[in-house]
Amino acid sequence: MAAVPAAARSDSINWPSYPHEVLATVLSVRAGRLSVLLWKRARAPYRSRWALPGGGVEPTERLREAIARHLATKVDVRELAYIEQLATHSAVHRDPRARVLATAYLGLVPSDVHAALPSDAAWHPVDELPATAFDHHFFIDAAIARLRAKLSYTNIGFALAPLEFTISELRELFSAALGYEIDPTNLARVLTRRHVIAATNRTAPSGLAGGRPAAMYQFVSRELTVTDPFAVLRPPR
Amino acid sequence: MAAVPAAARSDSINWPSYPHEVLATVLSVRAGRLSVLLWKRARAPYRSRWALPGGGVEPTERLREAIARHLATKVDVRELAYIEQLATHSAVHRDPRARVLATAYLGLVPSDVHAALPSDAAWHPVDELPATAFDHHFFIDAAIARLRAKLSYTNIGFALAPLEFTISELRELFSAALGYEIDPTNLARVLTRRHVIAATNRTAPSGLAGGRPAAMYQFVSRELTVTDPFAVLRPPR
DNA sequence: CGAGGTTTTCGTCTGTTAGTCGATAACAGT
DNA sequence: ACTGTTATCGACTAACAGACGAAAACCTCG
Repeated sequence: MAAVPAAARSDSINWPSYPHEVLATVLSVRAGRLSVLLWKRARAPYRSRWALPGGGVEPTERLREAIARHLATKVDVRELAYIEQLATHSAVHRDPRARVLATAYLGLVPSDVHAALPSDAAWHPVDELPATAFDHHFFIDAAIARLRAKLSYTNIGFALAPLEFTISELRELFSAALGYEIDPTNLARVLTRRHVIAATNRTAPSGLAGGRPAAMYQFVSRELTVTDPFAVLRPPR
Repeated sequence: MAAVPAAARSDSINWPSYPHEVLATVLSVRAGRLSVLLWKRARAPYRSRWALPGGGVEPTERLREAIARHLATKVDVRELAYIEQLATHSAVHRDPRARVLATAYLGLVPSDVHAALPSDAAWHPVDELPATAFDHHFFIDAAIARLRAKLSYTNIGFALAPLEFTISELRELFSAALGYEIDPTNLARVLTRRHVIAATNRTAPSGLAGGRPAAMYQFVSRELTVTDPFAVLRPPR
């Protein structure tokens, strides 16, 4: 990385500086339940409490690069299907040791990715969260809320689902993520009409107890796209 | 503010520190056009370019307090009807002098608030923006996008409109903010059904050229509320 | 190979929401 | 009163979503 010339650097910015940390709220549906990836702290403060993975920011890396680095080393998750910045918290005593600003990211892992986790990391269902360290539960709440909202008006489901899936599997994923049951018929119809998912011409291997084999679907795009909201506020077509 | 005991502070956080600045993207409809409040830089770098108001963060204040302080001093806007955090940028050379992290906020000012501005600040219509300093135009783009999205599925319009208004006035505000024309009949009907706005029993003074006097409306709530998105993904009622 | 069980998918009905547009209401001025 | 003007209402149409029963496509077992 090219260093900034010292002449330019030594100029006129005399604002206070703060250590800055990045945190990752990684969500995924594990065993049919929406879960968050937590890491057990080995040292004080909050020793042996569960915390979001993360850490400091090196002088030459951006926040997003920093969170990718921490996720790759501390916790073995390299295959995030989606990541976006969530929020930056600045409460003065959020870390009892010193003032640290924290920027959290929301990451999503497909339900069929089962990377090996280190022994001090584990998935925790969000409806049975243990006590967490620092202010991390605020980030977790915000991440869940944002995921649920975006499931409704974007195609963000692609980051929770395998590349190919049946409507039943998708229904389970959505129900787990949203926290309530939804109807598989309507789910397929609505997401198809919105061009969010499309049927492949393949069919799932027939299940254990027989039954009609399910058609396989895939997400049309794996980039985040937003469906038009309500119509009054939509430009004429 | 109670100081952290030195013993606790001198511990184990050896991450790099960075100056942190807060920036405000204040939007409002001025003279029928969506505009952003900019401040003309007096010093290098980007001397005499337009920039978002903002500045450093004091050791005992949170980011939101810092941006409020900067807005109150640098630029005379104390009556933001709404403010929310937008994003944190971290490009290494976004400031040529040194690495500075920046957290931007989105602020909204009602169209009937006409606070006096200092001579080095001005409203700029967003469709005729001048060249801006640093990476500020990224924040402006993000602010506009977020406002437009939230106009569709929240009641955030309360922060752009006067306390009481006619449907025509509201239609002009929405059209200016969204960038396209909308139908006043539908606007009234949809926002009323969603319980976002409600008619008062007052009526506007009749206009210059005659015509039926318009009914006055107000926003039901001036706290941000989100309307339910699409129905498949909505819990049963 | 056919009957019964299981799972998925299709089709239809109904209610809600939104876009369009013409008709009507309520004013000012002449 | 008549006209011009602005605002509001009402009716029609289209699109979308929730519900649910019927049909399709597979299995296993007798």
